[in-house]
Amino acid sequence: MNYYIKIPCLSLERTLESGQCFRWRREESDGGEVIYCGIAGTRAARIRQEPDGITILDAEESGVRFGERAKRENFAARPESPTFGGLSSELPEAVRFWGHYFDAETDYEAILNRFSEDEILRRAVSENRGLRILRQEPFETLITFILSQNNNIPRIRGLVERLCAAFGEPNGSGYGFPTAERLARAEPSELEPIRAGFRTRYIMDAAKKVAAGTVDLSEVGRADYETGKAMLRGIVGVGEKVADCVLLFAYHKTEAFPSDVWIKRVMAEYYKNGLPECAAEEKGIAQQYLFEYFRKKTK
DNA sequence: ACCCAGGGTAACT
DNA sequence: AGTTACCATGGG
Repeated sequence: MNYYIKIPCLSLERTLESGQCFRWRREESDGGEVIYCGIAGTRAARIRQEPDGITILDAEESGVRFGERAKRENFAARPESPTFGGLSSELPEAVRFWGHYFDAETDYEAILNRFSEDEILRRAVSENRGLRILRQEPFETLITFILSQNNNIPRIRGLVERLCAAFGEPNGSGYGFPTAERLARAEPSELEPIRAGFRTRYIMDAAKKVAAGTVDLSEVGRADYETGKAMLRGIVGVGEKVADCVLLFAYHKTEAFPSDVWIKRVMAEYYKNGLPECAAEEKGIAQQYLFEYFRKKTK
């Protein structure tokens, strides 16, 4: 079953290749059609870009019940008619999952119009329209951003794939992201081939604390920004920046403002007195637009 | 060979 | 409270 989901202002390319996720790959058919294939958490998908949204191709429908009416009328692959109507339980589970993943509920037009009051942000927005902040699985986000430290994106992708192949469940052509419980039981001999270097003891501390309940990731989601940040920072290897990435890319806490070398440069050069007022309410989203703008510009 | 990567920790001033 | 060496590895 194919499901069209209406999500205005979403570019798969700009979102899935923006360095907030590491498990999507671009595939082109012989006809030149572009499809993004990947796994979020334990759920695999092939997704096609549509003019005002996306189509989930051959969606997984494992054990999910939903009405025949909804199947026929609302979410067939007919880009012209159906819309994403929030997270109503009437919707097929696959639509709810992916709608939530791509944050279909958030009105990006309104946010980006506000950003455009600022000159630098206006340029960042105009060159990256369609970039959205995802709502990723917390444990996956935590581990992948621990792995991201002092590392480049291509290599992070390799580390994550090896980790999933070693400890995740097979799913379609790939592997789901491992559970904290499984990773917590990993032996040194199993971890060695991942080649994560000094990050190995960090992901193990994270897996053990999550598995033991010392760090409760659903509690982090319910907590406010500062409290959630303090919880995450109780993990060895989770500092200011990694915590902010998890709070933003998993929990969509837009107060989070991950500050890497690029953002530090941008702030020092253009925003010595801080971000403009028009970005105050959505700092994290502004951050991602600035990150992409300057990362691409010098590449 | 060299530089650096979506950094954090520990050990310093 | 603010610096700095060191950490493992491999992509460019």
